[in-house]
Amino acid sequence: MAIPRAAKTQRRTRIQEEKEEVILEAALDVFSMHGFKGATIDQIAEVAGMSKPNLLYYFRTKEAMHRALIDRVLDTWLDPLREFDADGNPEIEIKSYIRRKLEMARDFPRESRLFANEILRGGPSIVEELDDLRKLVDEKAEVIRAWVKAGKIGRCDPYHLIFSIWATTQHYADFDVQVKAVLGPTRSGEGRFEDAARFLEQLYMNGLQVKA
Amino acid sequence: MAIPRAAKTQRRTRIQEEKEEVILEAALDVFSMHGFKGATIDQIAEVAGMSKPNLLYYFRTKEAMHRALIDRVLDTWLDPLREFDADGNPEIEIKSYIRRKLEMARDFPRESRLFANEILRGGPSIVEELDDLRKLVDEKAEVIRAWVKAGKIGRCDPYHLIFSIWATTQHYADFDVQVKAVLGPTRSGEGRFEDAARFLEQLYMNGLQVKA
DNA sequence: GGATAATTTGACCGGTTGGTAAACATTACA
DNA sequence: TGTAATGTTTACCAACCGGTCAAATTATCC
Repeated sequence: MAIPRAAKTQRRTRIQEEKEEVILEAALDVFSMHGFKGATIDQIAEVAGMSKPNLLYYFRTKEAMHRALIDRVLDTWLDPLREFDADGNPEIEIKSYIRRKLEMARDFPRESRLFANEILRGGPSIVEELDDLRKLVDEKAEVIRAWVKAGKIGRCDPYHLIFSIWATTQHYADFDVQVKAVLGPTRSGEGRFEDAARFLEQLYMNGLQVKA
Repeated sequence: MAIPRAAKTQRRTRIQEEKEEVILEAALDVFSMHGFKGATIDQIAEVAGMSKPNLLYYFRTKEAMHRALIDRVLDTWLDPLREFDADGNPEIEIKSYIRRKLEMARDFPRESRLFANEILRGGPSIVEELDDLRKLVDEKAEVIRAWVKAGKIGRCDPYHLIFSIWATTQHYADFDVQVKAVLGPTRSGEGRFEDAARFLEQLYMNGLQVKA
């Protein structure tokens, strides 16, 4: 009979569930390291421990694999921002946003690099997602603006505040090689994330003149 | 006679001078957008307005082209940090460092992305340069530490301070697509760099409790 | 202007890469 | 247990890509 490609089946098999997981895990490894063009299906297949045609049975194209990854990752990636609470205490909210973003940089550096690679390329495959992102940021920027108006934090551009938090935290994932090279072997342990957290908290708490 | 490859000749012709410039300019365009693997010699040749074999007459390999670019760019890229003056006023030094880095992000975004791409890959072709970078940063970190000790700025980790300045400024070059998408068409003019400068200056001046 | 060196081009090559075809093996399920 | 659907493998292909070659063209200098 005609081969019902995994992607087309309505119900997903146990095997499909498992294998797709393994593949995406491997793909994340390879894509985040080498970028979309730099990654090869053979590489991903090898990391996933299966043959190339077998892999292509689950994801018909390299593009499809990448797409699936981006979709999955983008969702969890924005969770910290979603948790940003309008009714919360500005000091606590900003502090914990920084902390969560730093934890993600530490625990999910591949996801961060996958994004970075995509944005660097000009984000051809995430234009629609960028629109969602914009809406979310707009919403949170309004929250920050309200805090400013209420005198809870110093005057500042909420958008650039958010950009700066993204930049400083993701830096430890995306530029890990550079960070490690500069800090040297002795200071490159996992402790660097705590040092970073301490520094950033101080910077933002004083910088925004947060009145707790 | 045996062809004296451009790279091997002792004296460089006028044409060599010109063409190599054109090629590197084109290569910067393509490499910064697509990364090393994503870039193709044909692409670069087309942008440079010459045939592929002609281009390869000046740079024998893709690698050589990339190397030449990295070498050239890295040098100018670190200039702002080199200007960091130990005897200067901390407030002015940090402010102008931020300003210079932001100007570079605005005026040389391709150079920034070339780097970002390289670091993301794990920086295979800049390991030695990273060592120079480390020495330079060590030196400047010492300057900052002295300022802290003299009570001129608040207590802070000088390395993470430098990282954060790199991150926040280069963000506007490397993540340009995202920044523009979030700010929307109306606020994405060149004015965004001034807004960023204003925000960052405030953040760092207050955040570091600089006593001018 | 002519000899010589420098530059440019079209044709080509071998390796890689994304993806396919079809036979074969395994699993799910009646 | 039989059979249809699902999963896996081997062999393969066409396009692309980095790079070469030798011949043709142009610039340089006496």
